Amino acid sequence: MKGLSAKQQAILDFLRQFIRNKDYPPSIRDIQLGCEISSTSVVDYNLKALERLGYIRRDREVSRAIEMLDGTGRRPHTVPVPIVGTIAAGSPIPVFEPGASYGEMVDATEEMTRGKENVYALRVKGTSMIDALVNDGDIVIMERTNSADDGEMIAAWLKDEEETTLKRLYTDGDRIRLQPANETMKPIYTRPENLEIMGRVLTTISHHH
Amino acid sequence: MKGLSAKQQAILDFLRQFIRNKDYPPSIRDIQLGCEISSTSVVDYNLKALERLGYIRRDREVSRAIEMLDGTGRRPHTVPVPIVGTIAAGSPIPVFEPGASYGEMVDATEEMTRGKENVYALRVKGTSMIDALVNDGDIVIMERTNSADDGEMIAAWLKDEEETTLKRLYTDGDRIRLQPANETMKPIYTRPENLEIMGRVLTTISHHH
DNA sequence: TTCTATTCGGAACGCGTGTTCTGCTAGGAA
DNA sequence: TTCCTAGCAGAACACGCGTTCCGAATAGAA
Repeated sequence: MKGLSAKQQAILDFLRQFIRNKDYPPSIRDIQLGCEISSTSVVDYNLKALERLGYIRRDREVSRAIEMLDGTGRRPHTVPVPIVGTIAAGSPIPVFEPGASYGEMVDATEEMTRGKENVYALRVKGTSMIDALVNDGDIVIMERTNSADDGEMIAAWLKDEEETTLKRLYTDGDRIRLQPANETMKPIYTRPENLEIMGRVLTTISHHH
Repeated sequence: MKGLSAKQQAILDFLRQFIRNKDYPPSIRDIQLGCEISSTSVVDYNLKALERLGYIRRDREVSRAIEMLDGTGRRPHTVPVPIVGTIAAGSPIPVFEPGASYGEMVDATEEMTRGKENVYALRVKGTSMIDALVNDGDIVIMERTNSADDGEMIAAWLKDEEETTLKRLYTDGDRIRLQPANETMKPIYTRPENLEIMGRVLTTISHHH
């Protein structure tokens, strides 16, 4: 962090704050005013120094294209994920139609969706999913799929039982084992024909109010 | 969604995509090229129409200042949260120093931090926090505080037991009740002097790999 | 001292960019 | 037909903005 003059440190702080407030980078003259610098050339001089030291990156083709490299100014990419409905023990899982428009949305980082397509979210209703370590009001971020590999956490509809559940999927011979995330709880065994996979669980989020 | 010409729809789509890719809005001539429009005045004409119809907002003082109002182009604000360490049953909770710099970071939306200051994150180690519906590898987003209201989920250090735990806090007369999030599990009772509050739990995140 | 590198001031240059002006074309209403 | 409006094309204008050039300080080394 050292090796920077007071002016260069002030420019970095101003950049951070400006981008956070306005969602776009400042112009050179914005920096000049904001940091009370006497000339645009001084700003340019110090920006070049900051760029050489690796603190920022600039795109000479486009105005206001200053990018901060230490992460504090950069906004990570987020994806709005539609909440297609609620998931509860006794009711089927709402089906996500990729084209349709849904009212409620959750903002998720790409870390949470892992860059997947066909991502949707469900709101957990009741405490019946507690063996998946998910409680009433939590949000489950899902990827729509009809199949899953062994060990993956899925949302499943058990036809005979008319039950919805969140479990890890394992094939035990010619039977299916659904294993709770809470390993102190017992698994469910069932026939493959009784299982309908509604999606893969990517992330769960609990807000504690 | 209707009432828009094909050109206006194309401009909206292009805006969405451009902002998503480059993190800043396009210039009028970028739109002209991207939508294969013959003149800048046509772009301006349709942008004015879109602005009148309420689809976008523009800042006439600043170049490239086009803001989409339907949310799909706007990036929700996210905050980088430092992961200050791990939380496990037998070891104390790492103390978050607001000024210090930490290596690992998690990106959280403002919905997850609720705009709070002094926010940090802990990585859950082991399965000892499972009664808080949190499992090995999960991330807990915390607000640093020394006190908490009844019913709030806190991270606590029990001095006598030398135990770390995540529980809801309740005062029962002159004793403290620590209630698991999983209501089928039993609470802990202890003296106030035995309890050190290390922070308030804002959100928990589970990534299922 | 003298030389050299760093930092800064002021001004101008040139391109990017939003805006405006003029005119054209197509289509519908009177 | 005539008139009006929506939409478009091309050009020019004015200003924002990054850049550059010329010098003047200032400080440290030789």
